[in-house]
Amino acid sequence: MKIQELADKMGLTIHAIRYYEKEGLLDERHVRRESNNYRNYSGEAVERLKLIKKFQSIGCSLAELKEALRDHDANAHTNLQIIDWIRGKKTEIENKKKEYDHMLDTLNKMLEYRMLLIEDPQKAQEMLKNWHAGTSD
Amino acid sequence: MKIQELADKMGLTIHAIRYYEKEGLLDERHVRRESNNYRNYSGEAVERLKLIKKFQSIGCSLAELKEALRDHDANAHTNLQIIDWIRGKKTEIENKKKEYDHMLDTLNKMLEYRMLLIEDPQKAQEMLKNWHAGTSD
DNA sequence: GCTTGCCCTAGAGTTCACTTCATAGTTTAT
DNA sequence: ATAAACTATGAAGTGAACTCTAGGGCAAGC
Repeated sequence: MKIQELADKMGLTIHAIRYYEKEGLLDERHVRRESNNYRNYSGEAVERLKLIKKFQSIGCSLAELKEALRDHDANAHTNLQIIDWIRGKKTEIENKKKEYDHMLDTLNKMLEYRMLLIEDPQKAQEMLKNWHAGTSD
Repeated sequence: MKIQELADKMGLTIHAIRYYEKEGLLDERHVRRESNNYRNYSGEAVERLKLIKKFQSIGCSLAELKEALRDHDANAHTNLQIIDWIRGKKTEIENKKKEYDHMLDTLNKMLEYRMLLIEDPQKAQEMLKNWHAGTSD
């Protein structure tokens, strides 16, 4: 399979695929060269890219991915280690979610203030005093 | 107030403050030059940077911030327009949270599979068949 | 008057995951 | 034979929000 065909099949650009190779995410099991130097991809390449996409979908950087794939290839981890890793990843993402929750809290307070400003400007003033540093004004 | 003093007070680097100025987030109300060309910051600069931090804390890019501050300075929006803007921002952040929720779903499935692999490898195999494409192996 | 420690500018470097570009060789169709 | 369509390489560009560097000018203490 040539590069454009693989790209179409996987919904990637040929540039991205070459980039993954350059970054060491693909090796000779996935891609070899024809006599004209064109890349020729095996069926394993498709599976590899699926795996790459899955890791990306759970918030892995390519650097992490590279490590994870290396360990995957080497069968380097026990099931329990993998469970730990998954839990760590979950915590990481839950923390990012918490940041967004904090943003939402702030936005909700801003909204509350703005709504109050319509209904009861005096109470809104009081709210400002308690909270300090309004969003605007 | 000189730049380092302001930086310490605000928990920013002097580079960041100069960067904000270059990006047009600070103007002559906030910073002027002494005869030796050193920047001299007013009390308004502190308030300005607080405002900048607040906008950043609700997920605003500097570009958005610049626009928001310009409008804020010009008193360009009604309360209702601001309410709309806040609601838009909330939706934006809620959508980002949903992406993380999707990641967590995936991670939870991976975890479930890995736990089952300990308790009942056969059931785990079935799970793989239904889901297709395990995390490793 | 010398060192230390601020301050200035302009510009390059950082990170990430690509994309885009320039240049060139290969294959396929007409 | 030639043009269109594919492939290759290496390097530069993208965006965001800074950080860091180089090369210099002021300021304060001894």
